[in-house]
Amino acid sequence: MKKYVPILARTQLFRGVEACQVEAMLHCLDARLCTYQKGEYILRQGDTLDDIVIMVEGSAHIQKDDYWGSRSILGHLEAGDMFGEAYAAPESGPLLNDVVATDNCAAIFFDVRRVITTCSSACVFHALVVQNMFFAICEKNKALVQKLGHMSQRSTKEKLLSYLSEEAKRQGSAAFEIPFNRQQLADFLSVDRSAMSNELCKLRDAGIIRFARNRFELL
Amino acid sequence: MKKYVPILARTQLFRGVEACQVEAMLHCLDARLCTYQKGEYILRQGDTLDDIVIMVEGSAHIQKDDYWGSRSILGHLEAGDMFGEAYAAPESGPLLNDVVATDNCAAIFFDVRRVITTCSSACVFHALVVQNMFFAICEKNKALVQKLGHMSQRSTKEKLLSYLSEEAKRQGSAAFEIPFNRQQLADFLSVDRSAMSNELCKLRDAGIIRFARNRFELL
DNA sequence: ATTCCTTTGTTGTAAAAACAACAGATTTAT
DNA sequence: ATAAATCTGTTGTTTTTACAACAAAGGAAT
Repeated sequence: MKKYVPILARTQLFRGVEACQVEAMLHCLDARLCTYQKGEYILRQGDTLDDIVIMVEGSAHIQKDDYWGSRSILGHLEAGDMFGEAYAAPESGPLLNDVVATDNCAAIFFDVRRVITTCSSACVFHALVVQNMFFAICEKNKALVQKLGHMSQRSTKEKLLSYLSEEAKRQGSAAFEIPFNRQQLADFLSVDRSAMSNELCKLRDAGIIRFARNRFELL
Repeated sequence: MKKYVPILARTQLFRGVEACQVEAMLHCLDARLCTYQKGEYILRQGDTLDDIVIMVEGSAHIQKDDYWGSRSILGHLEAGDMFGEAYAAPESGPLLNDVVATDNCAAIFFDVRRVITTCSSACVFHALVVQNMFFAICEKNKALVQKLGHMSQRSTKEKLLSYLSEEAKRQGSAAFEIPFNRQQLADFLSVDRSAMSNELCKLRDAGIIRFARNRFELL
């Protein structure tokens, strides 16, 4: 666990907390390290969650499969990202999605009650962590609204452009990589893969985008 | 403003705070009452917001219009509902949506910094309000994920059933009212109104639902 | 290097949704 | 009460998407 302290110290949750302080807080927050093989389920729809999870290695998808086997991908997590904040409230009910490892990966679980309840004395930085968590949820909220913005586009082409241009903006460059292959991107945008692939090529032929594999560029 | 104190006391933000205490906190939170005519903009996309807004009368839609005039409705607010929590974080950027009065309505604005910063002495309940706000954002987060669940359905019929069954569950009854007319429901689900109307009638003819105006029943 | 498996692009067909136009019902305004 | 405006359902047409099947390209494993 110790080796992940530098990564934790750079996360949103521990912003402003020195690495040595993070290490000191681990016990106080009941931190537990878990590792997963690619494809393994980290969390399952319907589970109840009393922890906040921070990915410290590898990556994962937040997704849901319906009865007919069609999948929808809600989001993507990589090292440094947090999951489960929204279930911090008591009686927040079971998870609405699965979290599945897309690589071999490692995650640290923190007891949510210990995170949001400032402890008696030791952790001087605890109040800061509570505030960071608060702001993290605000940001996730905005990210969800943006995803809804993509999903509310009426055509596949518009969905693609909406997503790709936001991603370019987010990554601060017209050339960027996305954490999805074609099928995953289709599941993320809730469209058909082949139709989407078709639209991507039309956009390329129209000189609007360039791409190779999961690397895209807006022109 | 005083007349809305009982309503405020029943909101999520002031849960656990007595009405008389709420009244005492109004000044401390820099509460301001604003009223709007039906159709008026309460907030505009691109605005920066340093307040948390609680609707105390009437109702409003959170929505966005694109350049081609097509509208997408993100959500609905009525008396007691809160808006703007997600912009509580500093540097959270401009609003992504408009908020538009769908009735004559009244809203109270609270200075967000005063809400999330517990003040020196007077307000013994302030810490409770901070926690309530935290949980409110968690809940909104879950609501957004559920909306994404509806939007990620591939067909209009599935979107309708996903939304209607969640609404039935949320309202705790197979018979319930929705805060949208047909055009608004279509804008909420990002589908075409006439096609949706058609699907609704097919569902009715198949004996799956009943409806009249904005009153629905699942069979 | 060869084989196997995965990913991506391409095409044709079937199904669904968007669009447009309109009639009847209901509500609102005068 | 009447007229005007809005809302809802219905239909036919056009456009788009989903689906299915397959070939080509790229990577991984042996």
